[in-house]
Amino acid sequence: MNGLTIGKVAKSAGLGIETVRFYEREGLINPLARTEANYRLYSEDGIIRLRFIKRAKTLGFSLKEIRELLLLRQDVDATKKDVKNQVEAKIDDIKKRIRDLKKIQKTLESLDQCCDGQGSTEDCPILNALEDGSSWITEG
Amino acid sequence: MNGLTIGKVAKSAGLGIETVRFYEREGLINPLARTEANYRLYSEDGIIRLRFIKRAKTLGFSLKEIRELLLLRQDVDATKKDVKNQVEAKIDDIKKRIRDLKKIQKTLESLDQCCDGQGSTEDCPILNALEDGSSWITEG
DNA sequence: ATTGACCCTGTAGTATACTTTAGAGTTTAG
DNA sequence: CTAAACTCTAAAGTATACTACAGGGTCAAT
Repeated sequence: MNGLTIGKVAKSAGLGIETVRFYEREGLINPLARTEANYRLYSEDGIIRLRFIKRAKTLGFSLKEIRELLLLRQDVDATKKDVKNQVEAKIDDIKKRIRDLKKIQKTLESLDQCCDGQGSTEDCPILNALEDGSSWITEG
Repeated sequence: MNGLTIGKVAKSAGLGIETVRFYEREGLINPLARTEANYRLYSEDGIIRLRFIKRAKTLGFSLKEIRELLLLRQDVDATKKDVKNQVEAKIDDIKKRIRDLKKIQKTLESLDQCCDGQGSTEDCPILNALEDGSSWITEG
């Protein structure tokens, strides 16, 4: 049997077998062939592809975005600029998420600072702020 | 009929009716009473509670965490310190998410910078980096 | 020949936070 | 009085990314 079975590629890529089959259902990877017993067969490229997916995921790309990236990778008409655009869109996306989180952090910190942490939750400034919207920093 | 129907509280809180019912299933809110026709009835407190939930959500609290916050709000034995602890845990959580996103941002930016954006995706440094793991910044 | 490790399909479950739908009863305005 | 607007329950659907399970076939070693 020449070619790698799903267990081999999964292990080499650091993924579970079920995950690889899931990625196949999601259109991210396909086996090169099947054995007579219907076993999936992959080449080394399968491992590379799976690692690609895994790395892209650690960079915050969704499976849908990774599918697009993989298409660019195969498309002879695709340009480096196309890839660069995807990466830059993701950078902007991440910058926005950081900005949003920082705003939340600031609000939480000022909420935190307005409470001395003494006594019961009656008249807790944090809870009050959540209730009545006073000292509401995030809006606006 | 004295008391507010679900449509009124939902609108006042800026939520959909289905969302309010969903929050009820999730144990975040309960109507004060039911009419003979089984309609939910709320008081002004219902609106306050729903707004509390909505604000806590904008601050990144999950429904599970909000449930805990609401319990603290009602628990006579709960202290301000308990609330403060929740807020500080969330601040730490958010700080970590920001750190993680910044790491990703840096990796993406250096990936972006290593590509001139000229020509086809053959030998695209970004795709290559995703494939072979070279110039991999995030790990470590 | 048999056991254990591996593979197959298809379906369902997990977590989060809703939204939608179906089918039915109730209230209110004209 | 009727039609619109509102409400009810229960179940299913959405999106994301898996994970687990049932019930079966296959392969390699002993």
